[in-house]
Amino acid sequence: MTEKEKELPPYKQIYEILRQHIHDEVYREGELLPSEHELSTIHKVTRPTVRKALDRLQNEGYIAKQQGKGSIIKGVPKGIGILSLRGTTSAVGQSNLETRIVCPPEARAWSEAFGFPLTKTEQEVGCIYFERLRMMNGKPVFFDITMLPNINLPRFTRRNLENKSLFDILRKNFQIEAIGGEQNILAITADEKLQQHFQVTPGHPVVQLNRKLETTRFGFHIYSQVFCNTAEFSLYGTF
Amino acid sequence: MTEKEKELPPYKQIYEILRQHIHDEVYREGELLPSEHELSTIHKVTRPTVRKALDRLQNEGYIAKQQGKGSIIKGVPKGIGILSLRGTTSAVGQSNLETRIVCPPEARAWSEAFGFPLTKTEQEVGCIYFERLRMMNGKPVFFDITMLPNINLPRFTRRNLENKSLFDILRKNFQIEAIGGEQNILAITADEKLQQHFQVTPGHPVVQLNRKLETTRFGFHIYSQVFCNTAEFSLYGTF
DNA sequence: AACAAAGACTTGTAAATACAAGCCAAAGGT
DNA sequence: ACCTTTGGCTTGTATTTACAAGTCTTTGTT
Repeated sequence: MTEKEKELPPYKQIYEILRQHIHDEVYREGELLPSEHELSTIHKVTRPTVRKALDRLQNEGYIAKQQGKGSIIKGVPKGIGILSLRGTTSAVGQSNLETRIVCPPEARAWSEAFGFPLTKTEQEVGCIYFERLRMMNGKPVFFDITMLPNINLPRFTRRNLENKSLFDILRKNFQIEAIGGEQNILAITADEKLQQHFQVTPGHPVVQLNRKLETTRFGFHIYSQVFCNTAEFSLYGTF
Repeated sequence: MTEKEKELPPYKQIYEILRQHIHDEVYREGELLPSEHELSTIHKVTRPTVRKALDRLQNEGYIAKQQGKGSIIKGVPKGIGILSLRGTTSAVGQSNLETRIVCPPEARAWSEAFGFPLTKTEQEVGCIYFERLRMMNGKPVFFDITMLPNINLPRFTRRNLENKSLFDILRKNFQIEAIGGEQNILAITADEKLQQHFQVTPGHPVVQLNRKLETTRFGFHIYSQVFCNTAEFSLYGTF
């Protein structure tokens, strides 16, 4: 019995479409989105459904709504930095970010994750483990290790993580979204592995983040360890 | 003619009530909120209205909803760690934190602040400058430099900053509160000054934060540069 | 005792409808 | 030419209804 891949509910589909269009500048910054009424006829849903999609876009900063006028496009939100729940991809802007898979997704056993304790269930199912190297303008900036519980994610290990946000995949294909989490930040000097990846000399300072993310799926956490070479790019964020 | 105070729409009223109750621990962490149906009969509104209020609480982290179960109370969201607007004091907990003034508040000229550009006004009035060293259990952990515009803060330079949060002073004495800001984070190796303060060897990795905070007083920004020795204590935060 | 099914809850999604409130331009009067 | 008003658009709020989907207990069967 194969896992049925769920179809996204209409309001999420509309959200994804509009989000993509803003990203691709089909709708450009400063312009107005089609009115809620128009969108509802276009996508053959009712206004409340359209509004749900728009609420989300507004919440994330893609648009600003103004009563009596319309939905003003603000563009792709930038600089939510390490606070971003969408991961480092959107944190630095996808413009010149390339991703190289250092270690492709594979199932593993685990007993803890970057200092965060695991539940019994998490330990039992094991994890999916992968390592990626992100580069800005060809220069390696992030090296990250991600671990997530190996449950109920059909074909996940075969999905292409190159230049795609893990969070986009989880959201679109599995309806899993990060809703919060905890992290700690520290400074270390690059070990041999990091020296190789970042192509730096011994003693080079690196920012290390250990994160545990809560998601919309109860009990499903995403653990990641991110190393940043902040020599040329620093981690920027607003709050 | 006095300004007519608009009444909050029902869904916002419910939001405020529930928020207050969570804050006052009428509803306690881990417990379940009354069901949407119950809340709707209690407050004499329909379920969609209640849901709007709950959506907001969920968005802000007060509750987590789970289909089929209910709305789990998560408590008052604990800021965003080192991104907390309450400053480093609450970031690590005040338990064993001592403060030593390395350089007492004094008026200075400035033309920029840790990479953040200044407005003309800010440049003209100059700044108040001070340096502090924070210690956990006697060991130096934070070294921070703070700069703020030298306007309209009577007797500020004479105030005692030892073991007191700058933010408390600003809030209580001048009704100024931080409402947001931006920062960047990077890893460096300790220079001579930091080596002395932290009592570490050359090459020791240190986290550096440059922050600009917006406040409730328009045009009044707080600039600070924080160095953290994360050898023993890492920067922890939830979001 | 162990397992399976049913039922009663919960939240999630969607439609159809109604009116309020804000913005703006066009029409009309001065 | 200027100002005011009107009407038509926009988003904001709320109700009512309906069903889907997830959780958990209770019941019934094996």
